[in-house]
Amino acid sequence: MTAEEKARIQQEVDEGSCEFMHIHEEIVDKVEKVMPDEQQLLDLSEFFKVFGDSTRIKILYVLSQSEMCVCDIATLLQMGQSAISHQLRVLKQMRLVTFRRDGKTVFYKLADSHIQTILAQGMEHISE
Amino acid sequence: MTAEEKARIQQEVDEGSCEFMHIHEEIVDKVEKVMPDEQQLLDLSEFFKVFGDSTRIKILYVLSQSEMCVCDIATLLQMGQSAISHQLRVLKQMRLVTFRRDGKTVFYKLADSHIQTILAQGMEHISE
DNA sequence: TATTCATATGAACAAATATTCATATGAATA
DNA sequence: TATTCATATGAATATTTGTTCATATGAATA
Repeated sequence: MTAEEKARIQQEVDEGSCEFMHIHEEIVDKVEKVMPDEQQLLDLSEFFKVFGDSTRIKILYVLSQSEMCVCDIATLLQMGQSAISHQLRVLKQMRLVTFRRDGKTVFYKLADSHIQTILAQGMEHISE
Repeated sequence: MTAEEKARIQQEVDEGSCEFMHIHEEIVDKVEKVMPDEQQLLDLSEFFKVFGDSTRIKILYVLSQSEMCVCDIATLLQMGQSAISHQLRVLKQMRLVTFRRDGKTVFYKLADSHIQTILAQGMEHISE
C-alpha cells in the first residue's frame, strides 16, 4: 500500500465515511486512473442541468419541431415572455440553441444533433 | 380563427406576454398538434435532472467503469457515505442504477445502455 | 432621428434540493 | 440469537434556482 493510499484511507476515517477493510482496492485504483478532470465532470453536470427543468425541456422540444420566435414559444407553453427569455439565455449560454435575427424578430433553433439524440434517448428511457 | 385560438390569444394578452400580430400561427398550430403530454415532458425533465448534479454525474461515471459498492464510490469521490447513499437512492428511483447484494455489501451498476449513450453524447457536446 | 415593439435583463421572492449529523435497519456470522 | 457493520434514512440547514415585475435595449421604420 502506497503512502498516497494510506493518506486517502486516513481521510475517509476522518470523514467517518468508510472503515478500512471493505474498500475494494483493485476497483478503486483502477477507476481512479481513468477519472476525468474534476472540471470536466462539473461541466458535464452543468450541461445536463439545463435539461433538468420542465420549461427548458419544453422549449427544447418545441424547437426540435420547428425554428420559432420567443413569442411563439411563450404561446405554446402558455408562459410569460420574460420567463421564456430568461431560459433561452441559459440555453444559449450552454450552446443548446442558436438564433438568427429577421427584422425585429429573433428565431431560435436547436444548436446541433447531440441535443436531439439526448432528448430521444431520454424519451426512450422514460417510455420503458 | 377558431374560438379556441381567440381564447388562447386573449390569455396571452392577459398575461402580458405577447401582443397579437407577431405570433406565427402556422408554426404554433403545427407544433401544438404534436406536443406530448404535459406529464411526459415533466417526466423527461425529472429524468434529466438526475444528471444535473456533479455528485450524481461522478457516481454515474465511476459506475460506467465498474460495478462497485457504496464505500468504493465514497472513497473515489472523497465524500461521506451518507451523501453517496442519498444520491444512490435518487439514481435507483429513476432507474439509472441497479444493485445486487453480496454478503453485507451492495454492488451498484448502471441500469442500461441509454445511460452510457447519454453520458457519451454529453461528453462530446462539452468537448466541442 | 424619433418612435415602435420584440426581446433582454436586474432585483426580489418563493420553491426546490444537496449535504451533514445522528441514528435506524437488516443481512451475515460468531 | 446477539452482535457487527455496510448501507439507508429523517430532520435541519444552506444554497441554488425559476418566475414575476418593472424596465432597459436596440433594430427597424415612419
